[in-house]
Order: sequence, then C-alpha cells, then structure tokens
Amino acid sequence: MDTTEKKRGTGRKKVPIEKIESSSQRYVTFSKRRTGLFKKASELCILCGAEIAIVVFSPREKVYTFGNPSVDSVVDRFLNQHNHMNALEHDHLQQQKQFIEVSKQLEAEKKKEVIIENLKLSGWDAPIDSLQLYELQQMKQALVQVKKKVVEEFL
Amino acid sequence: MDTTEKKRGTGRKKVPIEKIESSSQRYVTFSKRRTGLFKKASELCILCGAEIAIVVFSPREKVYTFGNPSVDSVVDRFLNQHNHMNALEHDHLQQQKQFIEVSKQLEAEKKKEVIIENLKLSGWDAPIDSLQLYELQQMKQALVQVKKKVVEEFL
DNA sequence: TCAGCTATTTATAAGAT
DNA sequence: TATCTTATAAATAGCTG
Repeated sequence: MDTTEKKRGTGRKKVPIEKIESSSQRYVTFSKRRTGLFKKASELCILCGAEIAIVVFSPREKVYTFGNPSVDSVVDRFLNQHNHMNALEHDHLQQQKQFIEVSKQLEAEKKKEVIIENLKLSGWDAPIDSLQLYELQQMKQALVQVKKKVVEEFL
Repeated sequence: MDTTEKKRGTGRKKVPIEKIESSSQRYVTFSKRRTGLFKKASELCILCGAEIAIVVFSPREKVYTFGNPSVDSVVDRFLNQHNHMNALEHDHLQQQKQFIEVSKQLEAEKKKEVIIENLKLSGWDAPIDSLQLYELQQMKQALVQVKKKVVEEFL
C-alpha cells in the first residue's frame, strides 16, 4: 500500500467552455463526454421512466445515437404529437386519401367491365356488316341474355 | 465568516440506479437531471463542435427538447444520411407504387367505360323483347356506328 | 413545484501506459 | 488512439423556504 511515491501534480483542471482547438484533444474529450452524456441519459430513463432519443454528430461527421425505448419510436412520437407534421407525413396522408379515392373508382369501373365481357361472349365481336336476318335474331337472343345478366348483376 | 453553526447532516447520498417509486421525488429528480443532461449536451457542442438533438418525454408525458443547431436539422440529417429508411418512408414508397399501379388500371378501365356510354346512346337501353325486324335493323345501324366509334377510339 | 444550500458522489482533464 | 489512474471540477440528493 504505502507507495510513498504517489504521482503528484496530476488531476483534473478547470476547462473553459469554448471550442477545443487541438483536434486530437478535441476528439478525446468528445469521446469521454459522449460516453458520459449517454450514461446520464440512461440513468434518467431508469430513475424516472423517461423516454429519450439522442442523436449526436461528432466533429468527424460520424453519428452516434442513444434511444429508450428506441430513437425511432421517440422521434416518431415527437414528430406526431408535436403536431409537427413534417412534409413526409403530410405527403403520406395525402397519398392515402388519393389512394382510397382511386380504389373506389376502380372497383366501380370493374363492375362495368363485366358488361363488356358479356357482350363479347355473346358474339358482339362478329363483323356487323355481314349480319343477316338470322344473325340479327341470334344477336337479339344474345342481347336478351346479356341484358338479363347485366340487370341481375348491377341494377 | 466563521458562523460555527453550519448546517450539518445534509448532503448528497448515493442513489441506486433503479426506478424512483415516490412520484414527487421522481419528478424532482427528473427536473434536476434533465437540466444537467441538457447542460452536458450544450458543453459537448461547444467544446467539440458536435451537432446534437435530444428529445425527452417526461414521466408525465410532457416533451422537452435540446437541439444544436436545431432538433429538426439533426433529426433530418440522421433520417436521411443514415440511409435509415424508417418505417414511414418505407410505407410512403409502397403506397406510391400501389398508387401508380392502380392509376394505370383505372385509366384502362375508363376507356372501356366509353364503350358502355356509346351503347347506351345508341338505344341499347330499349326493351329487347319488343324488338321487331325494323327495330333490329335500326339497332344494327346503331351498332355499326358504335363499333365504328369504338374501333376509331380504341383499336 | 421550484430555487438555494451543503455534503457527497460522479464525471472527467491530465498524464501515464 | 483507447484505457487506466488520480486529483479535482461538477453534478446532484436531501433539506429548507
């Protein structure tokens, strides 16, 4: 124990809160203090049940994050509740509305398409100029069937 | 100076890092530590030139933020650069694809609807059972017209 | 709930490894 | 550059008003 030669003269010194000019020293400080910051955040979460998201860009442009329960959940909650409605979400809702509208139209149109199909099945595709009385009568029968189907299905 | 009656027995005690049960005590701690956290963040920004965003939801659901240069700028930078493609953006793209798909279908369907309209204009709506030869011939003419229109327009 | 006041616990600047 | 050590600067728990 008694190593009389304890190292002397070292120890923390007061540091002014201003930009650290030495880049190596700056990075050491960044690393230490980032660790401390995240630890404090973690303690605050545990002690008080808080939800916290932290995003840090280092002086070297690297990104570090802390999140409880997760960065995303906290950020989303912030963007929403804060009524902050960013452009992305706004577009998103607009598109949802448009999508629903268009889907409804499409459904309506598809019913109509069945009519076309029935007409084709009934021989509507035949060259009309060559129709004779007999064919006209056949066509009448076909139309009767088509109309019946259509009436049953849509009217 | 020498006020011999200094207050005794007070002072910090070690606190275990676990949820504080007393809600009043919890809030006091939250308030103090949140202030400390934001101060640390501020110092880190100044000392090291970092960019930081912090979002905190208190146990009472209130939101507090710290941002340098601003919460928004840091969060945006995070969401974008991190290639993080969050759920929101993902949904957004999915919906865009669906929307384009459905829009194409709708356009196709609308062309077909014109056929229906032409049929109606040509007297297709008349009661078919009462059609006589004359009417059948009229109808033939109508169909010729319809077919011509349809061919011109769609084929 | 929030602001001061200590007595302590923590965080951390320097230096060494 | 990352960690460990040590002395000191800071943060903060428990009180009081």
